[in-house]
Amino acid sequence: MVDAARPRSATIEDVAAAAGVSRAAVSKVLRNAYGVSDSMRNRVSAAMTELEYRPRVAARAMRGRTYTIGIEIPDFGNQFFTRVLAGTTAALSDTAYQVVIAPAEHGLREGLRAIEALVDRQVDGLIVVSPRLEQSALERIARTTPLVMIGRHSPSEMYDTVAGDDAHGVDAAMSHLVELGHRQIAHLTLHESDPHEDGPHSVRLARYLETMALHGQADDDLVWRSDEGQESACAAVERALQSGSRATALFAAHDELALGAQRAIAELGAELSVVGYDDVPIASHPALGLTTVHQPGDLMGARAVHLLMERFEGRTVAAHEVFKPELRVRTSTRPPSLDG
Amino acid sequence: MVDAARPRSATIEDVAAAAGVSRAAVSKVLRNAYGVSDSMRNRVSAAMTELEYRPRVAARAMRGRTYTIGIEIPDFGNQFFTRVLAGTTAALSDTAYQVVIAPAEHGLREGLRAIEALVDRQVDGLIVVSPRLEQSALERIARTTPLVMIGRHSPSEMYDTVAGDDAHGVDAAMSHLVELGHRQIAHLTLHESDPHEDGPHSVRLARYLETMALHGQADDDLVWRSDEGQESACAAVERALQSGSRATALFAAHDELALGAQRAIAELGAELSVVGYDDVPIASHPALGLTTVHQPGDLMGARAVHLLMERFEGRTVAAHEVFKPELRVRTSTRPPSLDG
DNA sequence: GTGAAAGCGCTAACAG
DNA sequence: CTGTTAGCGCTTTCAC
Repeated sequence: MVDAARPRSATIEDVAAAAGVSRAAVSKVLRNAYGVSDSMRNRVSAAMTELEYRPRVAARAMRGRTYTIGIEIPDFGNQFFTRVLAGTTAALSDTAYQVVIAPAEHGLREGLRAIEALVDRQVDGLIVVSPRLEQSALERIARTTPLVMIGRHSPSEMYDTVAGDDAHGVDAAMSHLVELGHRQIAHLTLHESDPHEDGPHSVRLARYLETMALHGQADDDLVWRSDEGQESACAAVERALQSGSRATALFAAHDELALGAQRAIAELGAELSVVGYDDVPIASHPALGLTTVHQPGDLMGARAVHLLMERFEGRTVAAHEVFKPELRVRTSTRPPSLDG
Repeated sequence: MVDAARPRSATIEDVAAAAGVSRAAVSKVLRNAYGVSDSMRNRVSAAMTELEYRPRVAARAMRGRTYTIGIEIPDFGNQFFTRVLAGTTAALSDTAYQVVIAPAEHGLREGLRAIEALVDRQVDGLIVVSPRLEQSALERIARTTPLVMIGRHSPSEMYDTVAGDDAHGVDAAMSHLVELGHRQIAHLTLHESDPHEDGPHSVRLARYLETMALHGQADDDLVWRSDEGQESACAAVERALQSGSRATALFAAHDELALGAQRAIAELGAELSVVGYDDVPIASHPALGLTTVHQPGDLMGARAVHLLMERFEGRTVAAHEVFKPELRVRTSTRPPSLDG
């Protein structure tokens, strides 16, 4: 066999010929459309299995649906996102829809690029996870493709949102630490977080600052900044600890950062209670025992799917769902040591 | 604004009209094709930005390329897979190609479904990670779409493979344990692993059995079985430990299982050295300190991309690449305790 | 160097 | 109940 040209697979035309009917007829049985006799349906179905026929999504896309939901994910290292993903695929598993993921590692530009790649491929609906994309860009996209944004707080008229109640989550985390006796509580967040914005980390930071102010402990030294990822978080916490921070506890903006903080603490043999956010699966590992705020990522992902379905059904007014988080107390939080 | 119909975005026709040229001309500047004057290129480019024109992938797909690489991932909870993914996206980041991921949680059937979904969407090339799909099914698919399989050992004439040298990796892990003084070494693997098959876990199991036979210690009691995921691994190890296993060390078929084993060990306060496989990022966390066999997932993903590119360029003979793994010794392995 | 025109596989009126 | 037909947006010969 010399230079086997890749064979083209069967088209609707081939099926029609094999079954001795018209293309339209085949298309109809394909779509379960009205007006096909049983005998015809059977002949056509037989021909389809016989020829291993699979409709070309691209050709369908030229007329209507692609039966594809696109989801943009910024970081597969963060298992909260993958839990959201699991929720969406589970919600879609018995439907005609297929999930397709566009990775968007490395920041904002990639996030937008991923979304546009999905739009170019004519997904029927879009689930967006990167929280810091410009609202105007999202709204432009939402004009052509139904979109649900996960995690961002300020609602838009143009798209749906699914978010956690971050103020509530922060309160739970902070009260827990305060009840244990901590007063000097640091907060580890991303460089970009800004209490005036509406992304989840910004909202958490804002609420943290309010709480500390209430206790008369607001202090810039207690806000530690890091890039995304455990390594950077570890380095940031090492720096803070080595420069003699008086913090006895740390509230991290999410578990990935908390895990990085735990690395630094273990390496330095320091005493510091840590609370995370999200409750990623590894957090419950007994060797880690990370106290954290549980977010039901799977439910949030599933809800996003249903919101999309409602849009397909014709809903035009924007929906905004909020999920309550829940503190999970483990071994990483203890009362402050007395020798402080 | 009542019931705003979603606006359709600009087509090549619109751009042509705006620039005062023909559709063919626009298509040519789009593809950098031969035979366009500078003045025309400029006019057209201007019109494209002006109208925010984006070519529809579906329409392109009807004639040629989609500039899309599809990758099937069975389990986002396993960070080895996501590292492979990172390698592919990085390798593709400066090209015209876009990665698109189809999730395939829950076993074989889903794996095939995901792949076919990708084929239906006319990806130009396919990277497959689920190791247990039937070879015949893969070869059927490879006849129409270039495919590279990651992790499976037995080569195929029809598609390319990228795998780790698992025999070598197992040898490194086992020698390490033996040198520490362990003799009763258990192996934790999936229920489906079968020493006569060619998936990575099967190959690891086979090599483990050979090694144990060499040391005169082959024993069915030392092969522990589990489903995918930390929870199931934890339960399996608990069961084995509670039924009084005499093992002093455990070699797990991959890190996810090893992490689950560590859970059981911590919960039971048992003494058991554990070695994993893959070296997922969390393995190096000091609280876990998991000794494991490092596989360069990112390099493997990148290599897969390049193999695909070579296929696009016309290569027809199958390639099979092997990557050397490397033991990383951490704190989860110690000499057996003397009171055994 | 540029444009006209055919056609990729499918859907959706519409006519029979 | 079934078939004919007109595109969807793009690429690609092939004339001009």
